[in-house]
Amino acid sequence: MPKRIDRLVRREAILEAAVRVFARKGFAGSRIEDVATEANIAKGTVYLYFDSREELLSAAFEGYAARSAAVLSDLGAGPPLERLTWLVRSVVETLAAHPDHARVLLDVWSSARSRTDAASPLDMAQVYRHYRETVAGLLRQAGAEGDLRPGVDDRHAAVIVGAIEGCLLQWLVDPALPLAGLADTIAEMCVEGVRA
Amino acid sequence: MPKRIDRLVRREAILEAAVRVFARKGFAGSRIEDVATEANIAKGTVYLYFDSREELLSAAFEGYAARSAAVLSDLGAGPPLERLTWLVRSVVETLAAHPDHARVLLDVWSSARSRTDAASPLDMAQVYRHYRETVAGLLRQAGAEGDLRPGVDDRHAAVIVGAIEGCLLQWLVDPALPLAGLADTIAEMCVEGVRA
DNA sequence: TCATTATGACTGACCGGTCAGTCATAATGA
DNA sequence: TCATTATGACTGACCGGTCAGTCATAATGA
Repeated sequence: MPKRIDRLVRREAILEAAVRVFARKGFAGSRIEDVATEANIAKGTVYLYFDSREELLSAAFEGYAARSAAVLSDLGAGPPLERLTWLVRSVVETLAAHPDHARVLLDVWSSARSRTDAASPLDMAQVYRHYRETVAGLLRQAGAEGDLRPGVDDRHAAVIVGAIEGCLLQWLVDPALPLAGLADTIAEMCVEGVRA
Repeated sequence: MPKRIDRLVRREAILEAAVRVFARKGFAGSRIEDVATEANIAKGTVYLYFDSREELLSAAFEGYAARSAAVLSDLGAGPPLERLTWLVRSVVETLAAHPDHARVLLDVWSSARSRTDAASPLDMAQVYRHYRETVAGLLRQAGAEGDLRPGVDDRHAAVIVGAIEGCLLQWLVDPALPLAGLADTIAEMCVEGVRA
């Protein structure tokens, strides 16, 4: 069924155009017309593939959430603290490799608030909860093997996730700060901060 | 001159109302009318004290920036790593103590992008640069006293600032995560992550 | 003292521009 | 031919910002 595939391909092209526009002007400053122009189509065509402007943002977020989940589920084997190092580096490098998607996070963060419908798919809280649980799991394993200093608990998982997201934030606000160059330092500090 | 004082008091009252409204609905979702209602005045009155909707956001940011700068300049004495601990805790506790102001940061972060006039006072990049320089200064002092493990450099300052801001971000996105309860853990991880 | 006049803070109706979403029509291609 | 897809002119709700007019209070002066 070439029709259906074609439709998905086109939808994806529009979505990517939207992400570029949102990254450049922010969601609040982006017009449907801008997205259409970026995708070389007419404004009305956008509505053949997406119901509303909001849905474009949701779809962009879903793409990000899917990639996040993929990174988290791809932990490999080895000692827990090595896997933690790998996890932190992968997340940072993935963010740095997709700057436009990362920029859209700025809008997703704020949109959580104004959202009224509870069933919103823009659930950043859920994404971070998943991050923290994954890191906490690794920490518990490391603790069981005696690799951690005493007193390390689940709160440290929040701080590790925070170190990543906080560097992302600084980079988004000030592109002069090179996020990719921080990957090793973040991983190192997170691990040394809990190691026995 | 009671007139002038009265004017400033009233301006401040409107600004605080604006911060509450922005925190609740986000800047993009806040109407001037909402701010006026929150302040128990008419819409037109808002314009007697602020030139535009944007200026309300700028003024809110300036208040935040001023408080930030105050915290950073109040480092006290003692061993550098102790001062670092104190700095991290102060920043986190200050953020946690002013949740409405913190929430407005969500909008300030995104507004950096859509901003066209370069002379914008919403310079979050500048604020973070100041944070990083202050932390880097403490790290250099600690290094000179031999308190750091080898290889610690200015990038570690970015990660420390990141740990704070990243926890703030998780809290803003998911109020179930208690920021105040993380203050000690953040401070501890940041210091243990660089200590010799 | 108290009527008259001046002030300026405040109000809210109004205007003009913007933009999300619609729909009649055209183009496409099977 | 005719079903599917694309177009872009159009609509109307919305909202930032304005401004003519009001009114409480202060100043004046008889």
